[in-house]
Amino acid sequence: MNRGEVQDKNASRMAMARPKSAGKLDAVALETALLEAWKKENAFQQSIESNRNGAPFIFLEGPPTANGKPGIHHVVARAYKDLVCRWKTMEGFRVERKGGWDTHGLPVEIEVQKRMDLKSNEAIHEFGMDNFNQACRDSVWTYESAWREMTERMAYWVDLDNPYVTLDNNYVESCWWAMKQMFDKGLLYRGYKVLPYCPQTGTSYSSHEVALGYKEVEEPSVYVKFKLIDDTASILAWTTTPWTLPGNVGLAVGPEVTYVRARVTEQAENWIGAGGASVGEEVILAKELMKEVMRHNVEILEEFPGSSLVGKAYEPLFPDAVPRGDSATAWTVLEADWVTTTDGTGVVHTAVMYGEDDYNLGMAAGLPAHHTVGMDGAFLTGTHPQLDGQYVKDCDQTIIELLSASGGSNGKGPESGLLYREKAYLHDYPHCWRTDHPLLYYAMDSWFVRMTEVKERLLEFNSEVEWAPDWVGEGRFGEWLRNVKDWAISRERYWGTPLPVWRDDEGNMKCIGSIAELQAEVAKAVAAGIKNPECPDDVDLHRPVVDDYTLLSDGGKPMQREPFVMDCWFDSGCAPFAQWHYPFEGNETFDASFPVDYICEGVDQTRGWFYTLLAVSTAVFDKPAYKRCLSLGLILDAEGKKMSKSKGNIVDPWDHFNREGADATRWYMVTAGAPWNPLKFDSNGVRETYAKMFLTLWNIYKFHADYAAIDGFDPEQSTSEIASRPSLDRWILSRLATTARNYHADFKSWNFHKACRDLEDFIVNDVSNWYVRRSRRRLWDDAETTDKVACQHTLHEILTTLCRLIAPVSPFMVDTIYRNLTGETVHQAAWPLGVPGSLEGATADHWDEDAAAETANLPPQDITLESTMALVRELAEVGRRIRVEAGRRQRLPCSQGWIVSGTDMEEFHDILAEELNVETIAVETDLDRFQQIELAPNFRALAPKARSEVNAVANEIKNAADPSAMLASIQAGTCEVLGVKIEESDVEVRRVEREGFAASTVTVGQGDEAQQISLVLDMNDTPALLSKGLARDITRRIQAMRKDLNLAIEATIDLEIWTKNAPEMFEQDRDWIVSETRAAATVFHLDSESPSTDAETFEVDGTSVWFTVK
RNA sequence: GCGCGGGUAGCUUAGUCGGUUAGAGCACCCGGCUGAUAACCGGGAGGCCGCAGGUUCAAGUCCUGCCUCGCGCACCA
Repeated sequence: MNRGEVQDKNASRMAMARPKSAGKLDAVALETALLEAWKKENAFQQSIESNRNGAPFIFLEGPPTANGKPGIHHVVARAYKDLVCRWKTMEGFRVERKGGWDTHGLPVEIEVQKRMDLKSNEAIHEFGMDNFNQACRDSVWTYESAWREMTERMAYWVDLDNPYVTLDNNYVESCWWAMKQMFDKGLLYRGYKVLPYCPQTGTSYSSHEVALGYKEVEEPSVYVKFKLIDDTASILAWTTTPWTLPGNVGLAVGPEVTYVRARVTEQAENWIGAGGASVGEEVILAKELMKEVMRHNVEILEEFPGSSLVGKAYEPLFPDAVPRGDSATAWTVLEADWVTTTDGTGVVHTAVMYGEDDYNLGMAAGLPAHHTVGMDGAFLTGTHPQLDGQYVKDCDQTIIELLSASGGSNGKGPESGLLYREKAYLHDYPHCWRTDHPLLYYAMDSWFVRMTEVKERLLEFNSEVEWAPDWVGEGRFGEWLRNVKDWAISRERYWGTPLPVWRDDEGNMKCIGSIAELQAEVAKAVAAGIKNPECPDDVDLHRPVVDDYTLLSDGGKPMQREPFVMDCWFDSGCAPFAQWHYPFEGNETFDASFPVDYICEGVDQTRGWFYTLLAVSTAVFDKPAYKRCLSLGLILDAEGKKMSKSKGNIVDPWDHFNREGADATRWYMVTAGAPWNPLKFDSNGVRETYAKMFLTLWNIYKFHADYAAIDGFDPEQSTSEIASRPSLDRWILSRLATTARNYHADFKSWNFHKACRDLEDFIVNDVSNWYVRRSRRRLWDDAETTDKVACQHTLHEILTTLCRLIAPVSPFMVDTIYRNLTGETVHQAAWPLGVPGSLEGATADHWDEDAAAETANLPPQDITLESTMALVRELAEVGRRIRVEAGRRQRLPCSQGWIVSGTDMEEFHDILAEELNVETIAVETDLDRFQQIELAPNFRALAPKARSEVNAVANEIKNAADPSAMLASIQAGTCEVLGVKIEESDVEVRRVEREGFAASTVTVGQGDEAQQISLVLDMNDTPALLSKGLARDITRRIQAMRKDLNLAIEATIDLEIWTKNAPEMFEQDRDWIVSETRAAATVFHLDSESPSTDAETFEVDGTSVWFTVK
């Protein structure tokens, strides 16, 4: 900012210190105008700059992918991110907020494949990997502008001009560096493992992706007979995946489990489905499961432990499918201690390549490891003529038929076939989270990060994180970590960070950690005579470019890159350092900002970003990645269903931005429930928030600003000692201080919803409905009275404090208000409760509490005054209730009201007289005149004394014939009920009005603070009262007319009034009507109807009135 | 199946350490009030506090089991 601008700013500040009057509220126009102003002023950067010397508070943005349209659920997460960052900024911290974009990965590829009609990996190769990846690179930004617009419109302040982008070469290079750290530590390894695999996308998934796609499905499960060689019997085994049967090479039994040999004794009735057995056929299965499995009547021939079955050989189901090789154990019974009898037959069909346990067992026992299914999910040629080339999930029926044929699929089974039974089976099965196809467990090459190795560190670091809510950290996330598996990090895909590992055919490997290293290695290879493309400084670190480099192993052999890209979750997990291109650049920045102070995302990121951040930081730095994590609940639609693209129930944030505005939308989100609870997004709730919270706030402001403008009020040109202001002012300021303190305390404990609900209640109830309503007339005075000035200062203080409290949550309207009242933006204002971030030596975690408190700026609290006012307000309500019951209209005054209360509220008698519409208020000290006593037992005190008699004792107290006498004896210490001595603390004295009075009694406060107050109203009429009452009714009607006619407040009118059956109207009351309604010329006609047909008319308590206003 | 979090009025929800008659808001009905307000105030109607059992003088609150919704984990044959 240059000197000229500074001067401009000062000039405008001077001009703006005197509020302009506020117009009618148009929230959307207000917000869009502010967006312009912010942009012009560079307000976001300025808000950070103004804290240049403040302690840093480090926020890390979880990068969204911009290849989908943003919905309201994204707004919620951004609202909470923004809220905390703004709040901390106001506390004096320097809160840098770098944006980020997640740009790699399967979702992008799928999108492009769909759009370009590339149905398979072959199609992609045909299209060209370079073309394909270019298309992905472009596709990533499809919705970037939509995201940007949403982000700006909702006023999420984040730097989108300098974001980190996971596809950037710098970013990728940092990821490579991280990979190499893990490689060097021995945490990265290549393995052949059974992984959930999707043949459609041609990729395997890590456990956190698999978790996204569990679906309940019904599939055919089959009981299959494995015909023993050298034995008449068959072993029964069960499987839910018939497609794995051709790959069967073993059977596993539990060595301790008891098995039986059973013989079918008669044919089964009512057989359903395929399969069966002949009389005399023998089967072997676990004894425990025999009843459940066998549909035939059988006799048990023999019982034996599983161990005695081990080693027995059986006929392969599909003899051609798997070559025996040199395996001695193929198609024999093996033992495995994990075999249970919870379902199936107690015998586990083992297909080495298609189950994790199977694979491990097969490797240990020396079974042949041979695929029967290709990477495309189809049976390999040679498996069986009827199966070859077919997609495995389509073959269930064919396999069932093959097995059922006489002699079975191998022709060596019993005449009844090799299928014993089929049974529909309902279970949860993992499906591809992108394509919805069932995943196949499939043995394949893959790269892993040895997370199991650092499990203890993960748990330790996790316990250091401040989680909100804590149970996500301890429970959900903790549980995940306790069961941590090695991270399958490679993907057989194209668009992602390439795995920077090169390997020769002997298995020698090199992991490349930077471009420089790559260049050096390429040069080395070229020197050894290996042809290589150029490797410039800006080499694109993507496929296929990096695939084309052939490096040289230490053994002098050519090495090719392992043809994988990395799980894109690894990319985002590298964000804390890769966003700075660490360690190639930004080392200082990184060192000063790691681990980060705050992250905030949806709870669905528990296994996603929350995990990968910690996983990477632990594996690479042996440090945690973040100190605080706010885990947000899911956003549901109005019906309680999860919002998702596929369901089409996503709410468009613009619906609300363009109607109620971003302020109301954000405030609604925060007040609707605890951040971690699921939020049922209710459009109606946003409207309600607008009407209640923001309209009210605006009108409070308008009330103040309009008169401040008329009077030329300038808070710096006059003073008003708080101590000398009227009690109403001291009360609202005390309430303000109390509310602000609670607000801040709730913020600190992440209870933003509580904070904001209470603040809203304060604004609507205390400020608008009481303070402003009671103060309206104070500002009508044209003279510069001390009372008016006090009120204006009070309003100024309330509003400026409220603006600062609300600003982090809903930043628009409060900035408009604050600017008009102070000439400055609220977004550089100090938090009313202190600015710890600006203190010497402060950090985001530690600061001098006392010093911070000294920077706080709140009026004094007066708790007694607050509770007295609560009584006064209660009495005003009681008065209305009494009138309703007595059928006396509010505008007809009562001559007297009596208050019966232990509290002195003398100073509020004026207010009360007006509220109650009584001529005089009297304090009645003789409580018994209107009231009688009732005694209520205090269970908490009584229970320990009276024990099981407590109810009997309580009843005696409650139903005492003469409560006053009992109270007297209690006070005298002589009261005993059913042998229990009753003391004052054992009872609660309640005062109830005596019957026959227009009176009511209420209890205010709770516990020890509780007290009863009563109000009695004199219902007798006098001519003076009737006159006054009528005058008020007439005035009110005329005022309504003025409003209908849209008259200016100062405008005068010509008034003519006719009355019939009216009580006498006193001079002073007629004058009152004239002055209240600003009537210049007034004519009263008593006891006559109006001749004018356009006169307004009404009736009240038998009196008819006509009037005209001109 | 295991874990976590819910289930309170038609809807959204508060309910502290177990304590007297379970509070609000929206919507609905009646009445009142109002020259800031799509506001406000009084009243009405609307509650098997998911179900069952237990502990207790006393349970929306604590314990057990079950039902149900959401989320997470997970197993395989």
